[in-house]
Amino acid sequence: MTQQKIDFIEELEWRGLLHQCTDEDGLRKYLADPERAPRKVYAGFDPTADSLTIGNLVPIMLLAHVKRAGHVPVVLMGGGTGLIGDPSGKSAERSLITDQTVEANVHAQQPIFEIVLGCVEGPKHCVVNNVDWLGGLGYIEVLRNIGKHFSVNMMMQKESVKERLHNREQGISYTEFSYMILQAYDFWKLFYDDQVAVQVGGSDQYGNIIAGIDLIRRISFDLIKSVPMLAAEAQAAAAAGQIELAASLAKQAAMYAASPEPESFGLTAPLVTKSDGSKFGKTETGAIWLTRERTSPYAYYQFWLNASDDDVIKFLKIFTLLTKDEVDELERGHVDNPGAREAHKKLAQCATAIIHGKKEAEQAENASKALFSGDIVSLPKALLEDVFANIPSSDHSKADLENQSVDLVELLVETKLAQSKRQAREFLANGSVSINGSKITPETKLALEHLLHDEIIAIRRGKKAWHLTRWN
RNA sequence: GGGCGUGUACCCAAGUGGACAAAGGGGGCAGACUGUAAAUCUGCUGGCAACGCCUUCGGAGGUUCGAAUCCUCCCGCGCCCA
Repeated sequence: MTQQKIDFIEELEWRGLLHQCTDEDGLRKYLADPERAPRKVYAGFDPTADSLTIGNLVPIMLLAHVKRAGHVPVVLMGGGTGLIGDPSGKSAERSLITDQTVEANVHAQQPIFEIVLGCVEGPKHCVVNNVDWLGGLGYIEVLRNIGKHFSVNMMMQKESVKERLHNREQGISYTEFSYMILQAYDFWKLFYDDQVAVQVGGSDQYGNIIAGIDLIRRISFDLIKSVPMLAAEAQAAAAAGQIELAASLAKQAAMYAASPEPESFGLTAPLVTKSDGSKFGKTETGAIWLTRERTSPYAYYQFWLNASDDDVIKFLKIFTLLTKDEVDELERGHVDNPGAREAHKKLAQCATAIIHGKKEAEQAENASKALFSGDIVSLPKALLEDVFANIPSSDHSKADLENQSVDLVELLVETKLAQSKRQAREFLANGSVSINGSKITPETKLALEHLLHDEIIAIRRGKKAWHLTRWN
C-alpha cells in the first residue's frame, strides 16, 4: 500500500520538529514544485563513535520525513569533518581521533541509516562521505577559494566559538575554529555537484548551516561576476591566436554562466528537552544508543516506556511515524487515563520497531510484561530464555547451591547488581532484592529449590535491574 | 614578573590542630505510596575480614603524640597591578 505523500513542512510543524528555517515560504515552494521533484535534502553526521545515540535520531527522523514527503534524503557521513571535530556545544577542545577510527566509525554507523530510512516509503536515500572531497583539498586552495568568503569577525560571533574564546581554561584551536568552513564547504559542494539545496539538522547546527548557505551565495555570485571577465579574456586569447586557451576560458565562462541559482535552505529541529529539565537521552547507565551492542532492544524499549507522562506525547510525535490522528487519539486516552500507559506502550513499541525491527520490539514488549508482572516462575523455558536474551547473565556452579554456600552479598556484587558489599547489604536490608520475582530477606539462602527449569535463577534489584544466573 | 585569594567526596559547599570518613545542599540509589510516571515521605551515598581497620580534603616533603587544618616547595585556577 502506498501511503499518501506528506507535506514536509506541515509534517514537521505538527510534530514539533520545526525550530528554525532560513526561508520557510521559499522552502515550501522549492519542495512543492512537482516539475522538479524529487528534491534532495541532507543532514550531516560526525563519526565520533562507532554508533549513534538517540540525540542523533532527531536529524535521522527529519530525513525520514523528507523521504515520506517524496524527496531524496542524503546522509552525509563526516569522514572528513570527523577528523577535525565540531566545537558546537562542546566546552572543551577534543582530542583528535585517528583516521582509521573515523573510517571504522563511518562504517559502523552506516547500517543505522539503512535500517531507519529503509523502512520508510519514498525515494531511495543516498549516502555520501565528505572525506571524498575534503580529503583531497589543498591548503592554498581552501584559503583562496573558500577562506576568502569567511569573515573571522563573523566566525568569532558564533556562540560556541565565543564561549571558548572567553574561557581561558579552554581555548579553541585553529583546527576546531576552522570546522565551520569545512561544513560550509560540504554544503557548497553538494549544492554545486549534486543539486542538494537543503540542509537539515539539530538547532546546534544552525550557525554551520547558515555559513553554508552564505558560502553558496558568495561563491555563486563570484562565479557569475567572473563570466564577462572570462569571456573578455577568451576573446583576447582568440585574437592573439591562442586557440586552446581561448576555448578553455570560453568553456569555463559558459559553465559559470550556467551555474545554478544560488537558492539554498536550512532548517533545524529543536533540541529535545525533558519536562523535568534533566538531559534527554541519558540514563544512570549512560547514553541510549541506536545499536544493540551498546543498548539492547530491551533497554531501548524500557527507556521509552519510562518516559515521563509530561513528555510521552511529545516523544510520540518526534520519535515515531504515527499519524496525527493516531497520536491525537493516544493523547486523549492518555489524558483520560494516564495509569493505563497506553501512550507509553505505543511509544516504546514504535520507537523500538524503527531501530530494532518489529520482531525485536515485540520480544522486548513480552520481556517487559513478564519481568514487571514478576511472574517469572510460570514462564516456559523457551520464553524465559527469550525474555532474558537481552539481560546480563552469568554462570555459576550448581554444587554451591546444593550445600547452600552461596553468599548473596557476594553474588550481588559479582552480578554487578550492587557496587560494593556494603551496598549489597543495604539492598538486602531494604528488601530491594527478589529472586524469581519474589522478595527475599537477608537470611534467605539460595538453594536447589530456587532453580527454574533446573538451571536458572533470576535476580532483580530494585524495579528495573535484572540479572540471570545459570547453574551447572 | 608582583600582590591578594583559592583548590575538600559525583557536583556545589562548610570545616582553619584531636570529638573528621569529614556539616549542609544538589544529584544518584533503594524503600513506602502509585501506574515501570510525577509529587511526597523514609533510608543510604569511600572501602573492608566492621563497636575495629584501611584509603581519601590539588601534589611532594616537613613540624606534631596527633594534620583537611600549621610550615616549605611545586602544580592548577581566580581577581588586581605591571
